[in-house]
Amino acid sequence: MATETRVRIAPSPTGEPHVGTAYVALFNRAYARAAGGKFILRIEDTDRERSTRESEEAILRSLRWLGLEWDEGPDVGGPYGPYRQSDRRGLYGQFVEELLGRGGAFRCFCTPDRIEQLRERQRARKQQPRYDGLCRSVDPAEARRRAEAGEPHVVRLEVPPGGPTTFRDEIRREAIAFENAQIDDQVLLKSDGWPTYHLASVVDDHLMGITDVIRAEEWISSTPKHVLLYQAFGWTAPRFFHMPLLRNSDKSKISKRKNPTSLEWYRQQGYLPEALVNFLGLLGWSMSDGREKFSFDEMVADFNWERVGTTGPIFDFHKLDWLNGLYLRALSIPDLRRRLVSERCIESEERLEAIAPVLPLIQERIKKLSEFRPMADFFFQDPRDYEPALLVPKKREASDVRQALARSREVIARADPWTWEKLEADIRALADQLQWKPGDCFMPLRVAVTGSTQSPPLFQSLAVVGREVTLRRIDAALAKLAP
RNA sequence: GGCCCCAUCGUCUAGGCAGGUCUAGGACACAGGCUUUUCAAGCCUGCAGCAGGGGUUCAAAUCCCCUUGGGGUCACCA
Repeated sequence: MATETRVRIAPSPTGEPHVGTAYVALFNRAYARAAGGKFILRIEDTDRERSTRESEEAILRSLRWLGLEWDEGPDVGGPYGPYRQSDRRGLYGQFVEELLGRGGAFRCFCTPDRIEQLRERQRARKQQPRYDGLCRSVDPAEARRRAEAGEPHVVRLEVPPGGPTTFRDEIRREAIAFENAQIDDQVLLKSDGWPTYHLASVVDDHLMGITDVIRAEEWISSTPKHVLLYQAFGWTAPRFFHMPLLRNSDKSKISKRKNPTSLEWYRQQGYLPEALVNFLGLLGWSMSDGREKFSFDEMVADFNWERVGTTGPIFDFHKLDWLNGLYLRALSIPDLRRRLVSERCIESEERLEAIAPVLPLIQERIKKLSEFRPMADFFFQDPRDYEPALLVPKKREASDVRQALARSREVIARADPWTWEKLEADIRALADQLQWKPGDCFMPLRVAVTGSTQSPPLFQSLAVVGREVTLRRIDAALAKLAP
């Protein structure tokens, strides 16, 4: 029996939950599900300066919001815990010792000052900044004594001299080779006693039985260091999959400065989680039948690494908005109401009750939940000061509009029954009398009641707004048109 | 700059690994039209691409090489 597929996502809790994390999580989870394996969430908080619990919680919350749940993780536990590296702190020491014993690493007593000067010299000579191997020559027993005497030091990877280090990238379906001379003696254990990412992730991936490492392309250049570690430990390395990097519109790696990257921002903007997941699935991947709207489960059913691409896709908001609109319009009204309330686009379902007849009309006019409030605002309060000129259709005189609007007011005051059909019929009849195009009669009313030339269908809106409020707003408009 | 990755319409992509059926298909965006009560939605039409050069071959978007372009990475951050 083949070993169970185990994949993981290993975010660092040092900031806002990143859209790139969700992207990589999506492919990890999709593959795990397709392979009948497990998807693990591990928190990589070995950077004691920058890691925060708030950030960790936000990451978990955002991934859950997207429905990208994990089988094992810091909050749900699992057989390979703990799943937070700070809780695994005690584990790494023995592996460092083992590495030291096997000659895969060495203690380095160089001061940060010396390292910095070294690098400056190298840069000045246009050489690659990298460790010069000075402490490799310190006798191991001597090094141990100095370390035990409390001398500050780090532990570095001892990159073997000469020869290449290679690994296969499963997305490119090709080997990638790096000359060892090209690889730096990476710090594995920091002077504060904490492991760096490189050590901790290799040790944890091994301990957690990770079979496939699916991560972003930016990790390719540090993969040989990881491969060297597996070799030094005598462990079998996992398979490596390097996903293309999400890009800003200028093709650079997606970044906060040029593009919104926080998953919380997407949520606040009113993107639906299933739409965002679908959109992410469209980047670097395609369904075998070309479908563009698909659920996570459908993606899993069709999942195949051969369909994952290598080109870094630009994060295209136009397409995301289009997809989101598709999902938004497909929502049932009860579902839409729930989401509007839960995403705080409206105070309560009761307030939505009042505008129930127009909710479907608004639904088909918004692409994001956040657009609901601006569009529906006029149902709840009188329009703010709009330009009086908006009341006057092209090729009409303000004075004529004023008269027409006054006549409309009379019609509306008398309309019976108070239904949108009756209102429409009456106003159309008025337009006929006036020998105006119906639209020219509608627009002043629209602006008077909604404060805008763009709104949900007029008569349904009037019916919901109510007679009293409609008349009040018409009066306000007439005042604006007064000579 | 060294190393590494990538390269089909403006954008996301299909096709490429198993060359011919590709005068390169779809979607978003954009433009025009239909519909129409504004705005949307919907429907129709249009615009637009194999980065360049060599090679292999009867035949190359597809395989190989070079160039160019873009990106990543060179931390006691991940």
